[in-house]
Amino acid sequence: MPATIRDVARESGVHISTVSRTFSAPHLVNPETRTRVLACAEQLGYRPNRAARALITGRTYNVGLIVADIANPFFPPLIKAAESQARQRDYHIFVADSNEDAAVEEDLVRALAKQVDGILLCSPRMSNSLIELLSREVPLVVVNRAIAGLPTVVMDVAQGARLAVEHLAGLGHRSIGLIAGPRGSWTSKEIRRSAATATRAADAELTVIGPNPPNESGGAATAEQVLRSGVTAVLAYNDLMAIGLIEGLHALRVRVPEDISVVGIDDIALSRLIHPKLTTVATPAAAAGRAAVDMLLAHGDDRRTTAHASLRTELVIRDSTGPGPDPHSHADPGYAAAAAPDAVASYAKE
Amino acid sequence: MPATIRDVARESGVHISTVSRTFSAPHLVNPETRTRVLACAEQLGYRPNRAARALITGRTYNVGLIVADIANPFFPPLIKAAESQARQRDYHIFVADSNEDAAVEEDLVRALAKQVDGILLCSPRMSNSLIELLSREVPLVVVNRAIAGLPTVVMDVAQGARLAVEHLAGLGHRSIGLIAGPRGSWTSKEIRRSAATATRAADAELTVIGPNPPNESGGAATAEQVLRSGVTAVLAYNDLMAIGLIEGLHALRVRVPEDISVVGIDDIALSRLIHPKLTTVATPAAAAGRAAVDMLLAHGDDRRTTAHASLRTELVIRDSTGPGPDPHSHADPGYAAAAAPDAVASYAKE
DNA sequence: CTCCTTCCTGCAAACGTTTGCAGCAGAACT
DNA sequence: AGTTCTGCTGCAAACGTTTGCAGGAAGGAG
Repeated sequence: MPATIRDVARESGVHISTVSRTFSAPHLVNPETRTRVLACAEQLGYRPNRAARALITGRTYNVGLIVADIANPFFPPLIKAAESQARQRDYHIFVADSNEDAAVEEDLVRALAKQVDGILLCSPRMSNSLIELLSREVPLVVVNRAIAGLPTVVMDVAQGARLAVEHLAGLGHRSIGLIAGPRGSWTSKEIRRSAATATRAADAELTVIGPNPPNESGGAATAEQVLRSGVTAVLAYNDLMAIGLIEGLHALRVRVPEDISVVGIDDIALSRLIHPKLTTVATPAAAAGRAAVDMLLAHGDDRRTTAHASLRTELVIRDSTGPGPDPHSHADPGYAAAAAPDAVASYAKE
Repeated sequence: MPATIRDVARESGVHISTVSRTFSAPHLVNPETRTRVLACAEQLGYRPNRAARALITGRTYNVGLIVADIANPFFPPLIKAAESQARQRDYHIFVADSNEDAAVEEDLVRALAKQVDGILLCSPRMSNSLIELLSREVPLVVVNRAIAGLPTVVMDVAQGARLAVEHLAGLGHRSIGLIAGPRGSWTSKEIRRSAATATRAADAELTVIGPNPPNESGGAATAEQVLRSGVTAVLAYNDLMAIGLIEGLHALRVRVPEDISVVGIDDIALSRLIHPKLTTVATPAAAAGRAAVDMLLAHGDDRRTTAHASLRTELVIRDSTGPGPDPHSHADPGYAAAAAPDAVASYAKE
């Protein structure tokens, strides 16, 4: 029923190969012929059959995008940006959701492998070795994890975590809690590592709680533990958990930031809307989505190009952090002044 | 490089057609042969090339999903559910975002048409006639709009709006505002229609404000207008706008719900997290996603099956609605009692 | 006038499947 | 013993493109 290349060829009186070239290699066909063919194609509503094209060229013009959880507000901006970037280049994006499950993730890669030109693996929960194995079956770009041999896009979350800890230490906090993320998460490890060094450097103590599911209830579930641990400030793996924690603390009659300060990571839209407005490390999700698509589509032919992008993160200071408990406070007045809503301390790497 | 059907055939000593049948029509091949072929396939890591299959069968095992805005928290649960439902049947989902733009939407449908077995059109901004036109090129299931000749999934938002208005009227509000959604939205019209009747029935007055962009800033932008209009309660097109409005009112030193009551629609996760917790009409987004996929994949062969699903909505009463301003209040004590957090009034259609 | 280029177009083989048709063996029936 | 039937398998044509190769026309150089 739909017009094929043969219909166009017949209509415009040329061979199908000429029609084909009109679309895939226009410079090889006489301008006159070209316009005639294009006119016929337009009139017949012809669109090249991508399956047929994929069959012979091996390029599908499709990209897979696997995320841990679509419903996690961190991902939609990333997906949106990736989709838009891909569409500009006439690519389409398969979106799939692993439900935070490494096994599902692996299945998804395998299922998608044959019908895409590459896969964007966002916040993977798999092991590095498995990712490397899979990358031999299909081009992979990994987002939110650093792996040596593969193209990767990461947020410089270590720097963000350091800024957050310094901010808290500057406010006089000496006992800081870290709500860890899910087990397989590179980002979680990275935050932990960086927070540990930063805490030590600030002469403070770090208590790690977790791993936890990276959502609101995962955060809420740690409230009691946080309280018992005696920390006066907390850095959470992401905003959702930070918000859950605030809710949980609230239910225990603990005030934020008066009794405990809370910092999140991601700066999802939500963090500006809750009360108190969340102090958080902003991660450029949309930029990451674009960068990942660019990276995947860049090395057109040359395999094994391993680019690495590290995206700047910023500390956005809002209302969920306040002075520490120390009677003769160490709080740096400069910091306290900077704690006005939406003040920004930023850092750029490379 | 990847194993083809020929490799499997050679390895297992049968003809390629037998291998093909092992996968697409197992009952036609001898159990013994079948297991042998499957073993070889497994060992070689063979996966049928979907492009080749699509080329000859015409079925791609792909589905398109077009939403107005991925970043709108209403959609992710819908996308997630649809993706999961589709994957169970070995389908993959292309996700695309129209940016609330009817023209982009049309382009997307056309671009996707040839490489999917059908498209889920969620909250379309196009005209009905254009949708009907496009449905002749590719099977369409429309979500959040009622169109006679096409399979559709709608939320019974009219009922939800009625419940919301009745709730407000019961609290003594006599002048109610409606923050309308975007221009092309069927849902917005539906809400308006239903709210108008319900308001009239309750002897109250309805002031419509809009159309507006269906996001937080769209809601915030109406704050002054709401204030000037003198209404004491507002029903917003969706939660995002309701939340934006609350923010906007807050900035104008207007308290919610003491001065003005606000009701949203959708019950996104966020609405439980802001302060005051939002009274809202819950719409079953995930169920809609599943239903739409089922509907698309159901009529395997028979074209022109036009199923219609109308999904139940519920009024979730939380903290953003309170008694109206009337000195000798008409507030029904029964209603006031029902206004405890998370009390639910529900309604089922068919 | 011949030869060599350059530019364009046609030819036909591929890409990896599916599927109608035909063939063959063995079983079952007459 | 002959016939029909059933269950399985092979054969080959198709699906709609792309692309290396060859050939023809036109034009310039010798």
